[in-house]
Amino acid sequence: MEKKIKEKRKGLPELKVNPEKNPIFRFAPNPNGPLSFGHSRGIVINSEYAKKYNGKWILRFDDTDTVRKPPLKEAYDLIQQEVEWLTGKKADKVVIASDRIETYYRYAEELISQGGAYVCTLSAEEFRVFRKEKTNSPDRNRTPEDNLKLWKKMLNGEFSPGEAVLRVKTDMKLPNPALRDWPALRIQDTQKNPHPREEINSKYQVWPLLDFQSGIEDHLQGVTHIIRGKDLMDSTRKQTLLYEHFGWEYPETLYWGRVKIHEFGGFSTSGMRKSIDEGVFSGWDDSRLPTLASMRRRGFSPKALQNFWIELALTQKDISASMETIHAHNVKIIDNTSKRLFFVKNPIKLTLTEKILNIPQEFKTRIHPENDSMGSRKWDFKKGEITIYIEKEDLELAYINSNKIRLKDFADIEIDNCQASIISFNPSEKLPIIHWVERENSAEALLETVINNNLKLIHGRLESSIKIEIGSVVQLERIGYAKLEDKNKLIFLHD
RNA sequence: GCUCGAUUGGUGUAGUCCGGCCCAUCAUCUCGCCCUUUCGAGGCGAGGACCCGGGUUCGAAUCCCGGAUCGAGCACCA
Repeated sequence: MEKKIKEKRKGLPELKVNPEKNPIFRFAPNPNGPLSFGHSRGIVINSEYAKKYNGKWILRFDDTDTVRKPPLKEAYDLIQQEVEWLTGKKADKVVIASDRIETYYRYAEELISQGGAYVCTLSAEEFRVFRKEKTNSPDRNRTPEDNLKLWKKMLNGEFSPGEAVLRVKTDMKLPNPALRDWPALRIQDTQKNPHPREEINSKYQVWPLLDFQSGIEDHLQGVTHIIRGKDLMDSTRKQTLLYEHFGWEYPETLYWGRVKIHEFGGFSTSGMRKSIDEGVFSGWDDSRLPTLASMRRRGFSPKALQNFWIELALTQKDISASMETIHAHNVKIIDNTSKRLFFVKNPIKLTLTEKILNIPQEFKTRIHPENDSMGSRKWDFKKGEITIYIEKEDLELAYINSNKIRLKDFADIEIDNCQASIISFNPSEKLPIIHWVERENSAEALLETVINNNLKLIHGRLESSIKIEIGSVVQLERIGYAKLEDKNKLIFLHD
C-alpha cells in the first residue's frame, strides 16, 4: 500500500523527459516585426523549461514568407535583444530559416526520391476540390524521376507562383482534411518581393512552408520538446506524417490556448507595422501597443512577465486575462525599490505665508515609506514666504473641506484665495492628504500617458530633491508608477 | 460542413491519469476592518466555482454515455 502524496503544483507542470539526454526546446517567431506581448509566453515557457531541466533552447526565425508576412530587417536584432531582456540571457542558439533553404531542398529531394512527395501543378482552388472529394490529384501517380525533373523546373524558375507546389504524400482519405497531401514548398516571386536580408534577397524562389521547414529543422536541431499554441495542432499532425516518411521520431509536443488581454484589442504584427508606417503610432514602443518594446520602455520588470506566464502555466484553455494581473505582478517586484516622489499635474500656484504659523527651514521625508535604508529627501526653504504648487483637482478638494487640506508629510494648511498658511504641523483634523511641491525644489516636467487611447503629455512640476537616474522607475505618490525617460520627462507605467 | 481540442468563483489556476484526504487550492478581483501623513505597500476577515443531463458506485470535479458552449484547423500564412 503506497501512500500517494498529493502536492500542490506550483509553477510549470512537469514534462516527460528522457533522463539520458538534456532536452532541447525552441521558440520560432516570424521576424516580421519585434515581439508582441503574446510572444513573450513562448519565450518564457520554453526558456523556463530549458532552465528547469538543464536543457537548451533555440531561437529560430521562421522567415519563409516574403510576400504576405515579409520579414522586417531590423527585427532579427531587436528580437534577440528583447529575448535577452526578458530572460536575462541570450538564446542558447539562433537559427535563421532563410539561411537554410538549401538544406530544406535536400530533404525535399530525398522525399521525392522515396516517392514521399510530388510536384502538383493544380492550382490551390483546383486542389481544394480533390481535398474535399477525397480523391487523388492527377499528379499524384508520377514517378519519382518525373517529379524530380519537375522539381528542377521549379528551382529553375520555369513555374510562376501558384503553378506548381511540392506536396507531401499522405492519404487523401484521411478524416482530417487539413492533412491530405499537404503542401511543403511553394514558389514566391522574390524579384517582386525580395527577402529583406541582403544575403538572401532574390536568391531563391522556391520556399518551404512552415510545416515542412519547421518539421525538418526541429529534427536537425535535435529538438526534444515543442511547446506552442494549439492553433498549431494540425501542424503537429502534418509533421508527424512527414516524420513517418523519414523514419524519425516526433518530439514531445505540448500546447497552450489563446490568450486575450482585456485591454488590448486585436493587434496583428502586420497590422501594427502598417499603422506605424502610416503614423498612427509613434513606433513599436508606443505605449498603446501590446509589444514588448512598449512594456520595456514603460518600465515593466521582465520578472513580472515571467511570473505572469508561469502562473498561467500551460493549459489548452482559451484564457482572457487582464492587464491588472500583470500590473499586480509588476508592483510586487518594483514597489520595494521605487523611490517616492511628488509630481503635481496641472499645478496651481499658492503662496505660503506666515500668517498663522512660521514656515520651518526645511522639509524632510522618507524616500520609501517602509525602506528606511533608502534614506530621506529634503527641501530647504527660504525664510518668510515660499511658493508651492498643488493640483487643480486638489484645490477643489480643499474647497469642500472648508478650505483646509493636508500637505503630505508636512502640515495642514488653510487656503484663502491663492494665499495659504500653516495651521498645524500635526494632523489636526481628518483632512484629505495631498502631494505638493515647492518652487525652488521642483522643476517643470512632462508625464507621457495614454488617455482615451491617445498619447498625452501632461505638464506638471516634479520634485527635484533627489537625483533620479534616467531609466529608473519611481512612484509618483497618489498617481502611480512611472519611468524617468529623460531629464524632466516621465512615462507612465501603471497605477 | 468536416477534423481537432477545451470547459472548476468576475479573471486565471490546483486537483481530473490512479474516485474517498475536495462542504474544492492559490493568486488576482470586489467589499469590510487594521496599520500607514499616498488613491502605494503590508496585515486581518469576508464574498464567489466543479457547463448541462443521464449512468456506474457505499462514494464522482475526477470514470462511462449523450448534449451544450467556446476555440482552433481545413491557406501555395506563421
